[in-house]
Amino acid sequence: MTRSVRGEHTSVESDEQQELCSPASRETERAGAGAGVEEEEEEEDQLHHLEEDEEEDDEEDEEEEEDGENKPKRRGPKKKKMTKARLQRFKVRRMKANARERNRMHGLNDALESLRKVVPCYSKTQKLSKIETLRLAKNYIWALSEVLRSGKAPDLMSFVQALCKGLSQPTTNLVAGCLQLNPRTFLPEQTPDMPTHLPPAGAAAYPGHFSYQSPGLTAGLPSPPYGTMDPSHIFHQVKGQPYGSLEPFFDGVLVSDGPAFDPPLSPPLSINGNFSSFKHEPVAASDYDKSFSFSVHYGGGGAGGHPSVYGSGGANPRCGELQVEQLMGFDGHSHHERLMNAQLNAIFHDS
DNA sequence: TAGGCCATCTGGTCCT
DNA sequence: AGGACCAGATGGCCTA
Repeated sequence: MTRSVRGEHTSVESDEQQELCSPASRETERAGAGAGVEEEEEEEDQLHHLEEDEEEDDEEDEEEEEDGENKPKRRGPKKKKMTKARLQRFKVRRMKANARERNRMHGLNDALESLRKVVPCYSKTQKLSKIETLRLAKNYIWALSEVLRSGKAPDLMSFVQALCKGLSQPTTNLVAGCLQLNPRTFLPEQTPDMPTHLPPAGAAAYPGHFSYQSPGLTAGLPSPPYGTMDPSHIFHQVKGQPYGSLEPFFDGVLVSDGPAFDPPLSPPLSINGNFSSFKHEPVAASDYDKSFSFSVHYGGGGAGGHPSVYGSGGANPRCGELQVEQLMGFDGHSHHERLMNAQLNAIFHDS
């Protein structure tokens, strides 16, 4: 599910946690994931104080143990008494572990955020959830590798279908939004007896259709709301905005009205430079005739796109071709990626 | 209000 | 022993 970005999360600890954790650490928690330097310093101070206390208590501890030697030894595993010192040590250990765990999770979230930026349909305001980011990334990798494997450029619908496999409705809508497509047109019809993620019998209508099924889904994993296309969840486009050059190809595909859509920043998945997403520059009617090909690219790349050399998409003139150089070409990609990009181009231009 | 998502804490396990 | 990793529990926030 896509979620709009909200304020930093706050947390309230359980009674036990409150008992164990210092006020300073609780303050840090209130600051949430974006805890600033001040809070971290406070926590460090707190840890320092606790460690000092610990040293003092160690002496106490030794005294207690000496006292214990005068008593008769008990059998069985020696159960250490939770002395004040041990309690303090425990607290310090836990606080350190908590801090490490927080950092670890922040690192994980940072990595996830990086992933969000390189999968299609990145938006700062309409963030994909973690699970949806991973699903979309998996689909994206699969779709791109399928392009490599087959050596053919897939048609738009197949590509989008592959991207949206197993995704929730909101995410599907988001992807559709990036493409300015109506999700109903590229997702299989839902039938009562068939899992919504499985393509219907007629799904092969698109030439070059990706015969993709999510491993997780084929394994029978629960995925209740994903991939269904309730008309009420259709992607909505900003009222009054032009469709760009998609319009002549996708009559009835594009959605005409709806609440405002918050456009993704980068890399939005768009089709061909002619209708670079969310620029909504009017395209002359004559331009529509120049190209029947589609390409997917990141808006950040800025390139205007050009007609594909791979023809018009065969039997289905509405389903154009994806241009590989624009699948991958957006600012910020590494040298390695550019190299790969060039290799992809070589493959496609040789074929 | 229920459900989804998230951050955090926590204890267990494994590894160095 | 200490750190990394993991999964369960908990509670807050947000949206339909």
